[in-house]
Amino acid sequence: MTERPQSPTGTDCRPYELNRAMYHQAPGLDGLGGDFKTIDLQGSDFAHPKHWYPFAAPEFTGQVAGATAATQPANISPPIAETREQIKIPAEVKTEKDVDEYTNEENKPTSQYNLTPGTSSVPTGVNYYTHWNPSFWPGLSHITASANISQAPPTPSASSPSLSPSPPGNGFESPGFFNGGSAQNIPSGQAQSAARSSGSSSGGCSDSEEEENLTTEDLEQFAKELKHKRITLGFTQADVGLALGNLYGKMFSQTTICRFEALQLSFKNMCKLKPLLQRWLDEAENSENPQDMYKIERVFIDTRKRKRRTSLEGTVRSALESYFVKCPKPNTLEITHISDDLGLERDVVRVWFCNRRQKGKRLALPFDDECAEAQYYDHSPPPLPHMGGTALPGQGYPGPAHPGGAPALYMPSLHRPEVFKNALHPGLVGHLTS
DNA sequence: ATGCATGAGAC
DNA sequence: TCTCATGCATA
Repeated sequence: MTERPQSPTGTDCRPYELNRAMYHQAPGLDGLGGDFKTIDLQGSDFAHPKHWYPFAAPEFTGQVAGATAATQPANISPPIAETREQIKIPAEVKTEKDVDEYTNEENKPTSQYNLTPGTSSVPTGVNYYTHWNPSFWPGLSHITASANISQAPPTPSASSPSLSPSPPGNGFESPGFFNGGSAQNIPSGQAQSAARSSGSSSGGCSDSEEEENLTTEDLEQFAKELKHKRITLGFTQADVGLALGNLYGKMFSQTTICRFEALQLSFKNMCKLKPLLQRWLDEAENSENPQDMYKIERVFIDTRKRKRRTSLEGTVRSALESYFVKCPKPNTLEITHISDDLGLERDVVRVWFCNRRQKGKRLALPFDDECAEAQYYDHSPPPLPHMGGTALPGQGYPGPAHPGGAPALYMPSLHRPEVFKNALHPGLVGHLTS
């Protein structure tokens, strides 16, 4: 019920809990005055990395840092004081598990991994990284329709690791796929160069030897083709991600493959992943035993402890959305006020806004036109968050870059209108702006 | 499929 | 302290 994790030992003050306590004691939050600044945590506050990981977990082999971002706009936020005065939503936050479980999590294996201490050949506290759940299949039914796929999914054995023709232990007998099956054996510079960010921030993808000048159409078509063929070949998205690890030493999650297929990654990221997936697809199509492609050494180990995911109630989300409408980039103080008003942890609010911006950007930016980023961050006057329509007039993001620029965007439903379903709450917003 | 979270790198 | 890439966990 509570969103406040307890320190396992009581003395083990993780920065997270410490900050939580501190900013809950913050006086004069409504004052916006210097009193608050004295307790503002700034350099040592919530924004610090959360050391949820008691061990320096080895990343999976071949892990390559992700692409880096382009330059960011200044954080200039319109005032939100009236917003927090008008939104008073009780904290309805919960986490997915009991606090007790959380506080003792260091002693508990992550259930997802089915770790069985004593029976595993790996040390205690070590988890297999695995996404072998065949239950991914049901979720693909609607994809079939959208991707014009008429074939029924192939035999479950193709996607079910447990039914894999051969156990993981001998999975390296397929020379076409395995090259040793680990990071050290990335066949060419391709994977690494592709996994490396080019640093180019404008749509261009030129860092991969295989990268053409990819267009939106190219990517869309490839994503569709990938999905189609993947399903035809009997792979789940998770399988593909694992197979990439097998091929390149850089595996990806089901999430990433899913987002690739759904074109929910940035253009640059799509460009980066496309060659890898292209190659996987080629391999899969030409293989006599494509199942072997994901028969990799699943010895990826991750002992990291992750903060339990906060589950925000609908009303809280609505309130956050309303805040976001008014101020997509709240500063530290504003985050504090929002968190205080909503009874959320500051870090939860901060992360929520980060994710919300990221999501909004995905949606707002035409896939092939990252120039729209300028619009996204266009500095137009503080918005009037009347949200009756689809576009939000005046929903400009703070930013001095394009003073006379085009109207700013606010999460137009370019790709998936359903994302609006929970985004806007006219009643709340109306209340805010009344 | 997606919400919340993490961590690297940039500013 | 942000963006971005990415993933765990869950709806």
